Amino acid sequence: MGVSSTKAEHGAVTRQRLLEAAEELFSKEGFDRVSVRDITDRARANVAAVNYHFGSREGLVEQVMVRYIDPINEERLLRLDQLEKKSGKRAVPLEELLDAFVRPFVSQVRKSELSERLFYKLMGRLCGDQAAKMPVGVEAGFMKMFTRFQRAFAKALPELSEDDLVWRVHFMVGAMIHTMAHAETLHRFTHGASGTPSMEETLSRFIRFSVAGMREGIGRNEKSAKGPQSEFEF
Amino acid sequence: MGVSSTKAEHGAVTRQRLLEAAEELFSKEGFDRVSVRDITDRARANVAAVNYHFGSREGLVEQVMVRYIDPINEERLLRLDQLEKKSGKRAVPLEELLDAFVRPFVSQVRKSELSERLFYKLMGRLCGDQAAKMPVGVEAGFMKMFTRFQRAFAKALPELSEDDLVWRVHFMVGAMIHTMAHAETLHRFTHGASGTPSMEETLSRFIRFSVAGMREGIGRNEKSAKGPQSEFEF
DNA sequence: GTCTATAAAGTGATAGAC
DNA sequence: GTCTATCACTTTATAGAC
Repeated sequence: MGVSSTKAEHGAVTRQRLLEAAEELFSKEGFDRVSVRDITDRARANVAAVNYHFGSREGLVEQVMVRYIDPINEERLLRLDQLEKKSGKRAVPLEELLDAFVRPFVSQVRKSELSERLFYKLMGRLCGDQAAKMPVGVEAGFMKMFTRFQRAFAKALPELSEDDLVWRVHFMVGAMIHTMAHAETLHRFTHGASGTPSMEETLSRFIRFSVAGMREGIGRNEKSAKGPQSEFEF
Repeated sequence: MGVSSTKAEHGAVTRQRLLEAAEELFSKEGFDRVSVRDITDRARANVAAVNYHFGSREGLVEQVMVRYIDPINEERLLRLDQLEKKSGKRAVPLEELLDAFVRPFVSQVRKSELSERLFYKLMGRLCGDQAAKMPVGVEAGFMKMFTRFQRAFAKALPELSEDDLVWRVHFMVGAMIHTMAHAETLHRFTHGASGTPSMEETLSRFIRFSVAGMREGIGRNEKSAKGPQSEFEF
């Protein structure tokens, strides 16, 4: 193996280019509206390349999922470990839990060749419309991560019943996914009023919103903070 | 036109059955994974029926969207009109605005032959992954409705800057869409801890969560309501 | 590892008989 | 309004040469 690349090395390059082309097209169009030919064309590879490197179209889709979701879920657990260690027997504050839950997306954006915008859109699609048909390994990892966070949330919000907590986490996750998947729709619908904030700003906004939502009714009477909600039945 | 149905009458029946078959398949599989043949098979109609009644596959998709989204947006505006009339010059309370924004989904569920579960899933798909490719008329209606609600939200939350408000509305919408589209995922991931609440209960939970999130930082210091969030930088 | 050629099935759409 | 037959394409996948 001299200066010129071997077949094996070139194969790895092709594989990589296929993954990147797939990510870009999937994030723009969705997983279903992209054909194998669309991908191989963009990757400047042969039509047969996807089947050679990933077995099938589905194999490629699974690789795209595994590539980011698994590391993200691992980083989430790692961050949770550190927070729990730091807090000792006390509950980890909700703000910190949410930060550990969301920040790994920001960490992983750098691993990708995609622009920030497309990467988050892809993540939104992965967690959103694809939730049902994930590879079994990924779904299991998701489940494990989710169970541990659920326990940490329960500890941080001991006043909540189990079903209240579960629903509030669900709302929070929805806000997160929608924010990633549709940030540009927001821009269009509001004629630019959302500005072009850094991810750090958006993260901070999201966490403040979610903390308030999840803590609703706990501690003191925030509900009477504002105005006339007199005869309304909730 | 005697006892037996005319061709025109039967045509309307077929058209209706096609719509219902399409709705069911779209809500279960998503808009892209369903073929014209899937739809005509389920509707027990001929392959050519979709093209005859709707011009094309795309025409059918647009009809499915228009059928519910337009009435929902109109009911939203109607409810907003009534609330503003009732409140006079004062701002409509945030709780009531959110109720007007979300309840029309519940009103329209009865118009459909779908189960509640599938109907909300379809609505989630419509508002979520399809936001980009709506018929122009529907998108325009959406825009108009959205602009008016945005103004009402701004009046109810005068303390917020425009970009803060826009982002908080975005989070709220995400929570709403996710709740509709993925209620069953919630059930699976939490081993049933979400229970099987009525839509009314879920609505109430959602509104309490969103009101708290949107009012965060307004009025009084809810932020110090609970526990140690000492050295955390937000 | 890459390529061409080709298979086998599926896609949306339409002309024309009834 | 419905139906059959068929068109023109596209889809994923693979065998076999290089």
